[in-house]
Amino acid sequence: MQLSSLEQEFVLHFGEMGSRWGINRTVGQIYALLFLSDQPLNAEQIVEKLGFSRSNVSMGLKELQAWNLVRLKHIPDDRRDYFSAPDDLWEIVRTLVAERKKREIDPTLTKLRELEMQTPSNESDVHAHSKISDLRELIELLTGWHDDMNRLETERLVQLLALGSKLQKFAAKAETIVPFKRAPKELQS
Amino acid sequence: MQLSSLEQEFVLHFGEMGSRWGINRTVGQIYALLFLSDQPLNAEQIVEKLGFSRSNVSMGLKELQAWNLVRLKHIPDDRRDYFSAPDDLWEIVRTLVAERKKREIDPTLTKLRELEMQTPSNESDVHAHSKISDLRELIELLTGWHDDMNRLETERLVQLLALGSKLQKFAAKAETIVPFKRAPKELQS
DNA sequence: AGGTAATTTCAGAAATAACTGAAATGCGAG
DNA sequence: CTCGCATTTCAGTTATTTCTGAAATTACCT
Repeated sequence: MQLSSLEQEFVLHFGEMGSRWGINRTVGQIYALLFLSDQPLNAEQIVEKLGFSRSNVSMGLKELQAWNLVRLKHIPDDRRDYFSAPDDLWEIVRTLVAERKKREIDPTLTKLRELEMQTPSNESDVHAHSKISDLRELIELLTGWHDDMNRLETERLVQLLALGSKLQKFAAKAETIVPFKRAPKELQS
Repeated sequence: MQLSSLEQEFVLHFGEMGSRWGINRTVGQIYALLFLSDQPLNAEQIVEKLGFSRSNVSMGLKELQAWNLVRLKHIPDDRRDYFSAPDDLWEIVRTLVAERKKREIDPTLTKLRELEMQTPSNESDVHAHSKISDLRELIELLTGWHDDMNRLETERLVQLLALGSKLQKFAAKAETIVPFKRAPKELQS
């Protein structure tokens, strides 16, 4: 590892954090390295810097590609593959969110809808049905919101986020102008 | 497992999904069961329904308590512990988000700030520094937004989410009233 | 075609994480 | 304090995931 202590600490930290997510340590470290790096890196360079086996790096890069988190680049007269993280941080965030949604939320939504089709077979199924239905509605609200936000340009999105809860005043106003069919009704404990 | 097929499918699905998160299969299944259940359940009942060992259930419940995802209840003249998931789905979502933030984001923020303190030791550290700084800023924006949203009552929050990107119009307006550093005027429309 | 460098695959090894039963601890009632 | 039940802890086992080196594949060059 010929990394400065700054780089090394960053890389190790994201290795750790990665393993708290579904992502494994190796993949986290590779991504952290690519994120910091000024230029694209090839697999051999990653092996040198991180000390993993060549095949492990290959698998890690494959996984990052499956997540759409890296860009493949080429350098003239060099047939090795070079990889880089997108320069735009927001693009990374968008991709992360979109991919997690695809892997974790969408299949759940499908399953919930499927379960809602089933006829309740007993008393407690009736209750279960209604919980499932509430959950589906909530997820739909959230994913709908995500799709909305995703359509915005980054600048506008940042603007909205920065305003934060200040928006609630406008929301109240908007309600009176363009009344909205209300989404899920909440159960109180 | 004396569960209806509806309940069983739901529980198994969340076991699977749980393992894509940091949460393990057992914990996911226990939570799914509590979520569906009309009444609080004690550990022995969970053992019967899911077929895990008593100690595994105990550990799972402990973990759910550490995540603040379950409520401990008691029934008169019964000294066993009964557990339930909050009835209010939004409370569950808020808890999930808050706990993940606490475990995954906050330590990262601390680490990033710490790394920003270090003096760059070479050329590439200068570049690394600026990437780290960008990342820190972005995370601060997002967590700040999260804190804002968290302060809102559920009804308001749902309202805002339902409006989605429609809010951008109001954001532009808000800009003119309470000008914000970040927002160049060419973004208004 | 043959040669070579880059990358991928994959079976087994190593490392982690999950799960269990048995023993220990906690806790209220008598 | 002792008994009896509920819960937790923990050492050992089992299951899962990650990682490796060797072999296979791909792609490009002459």
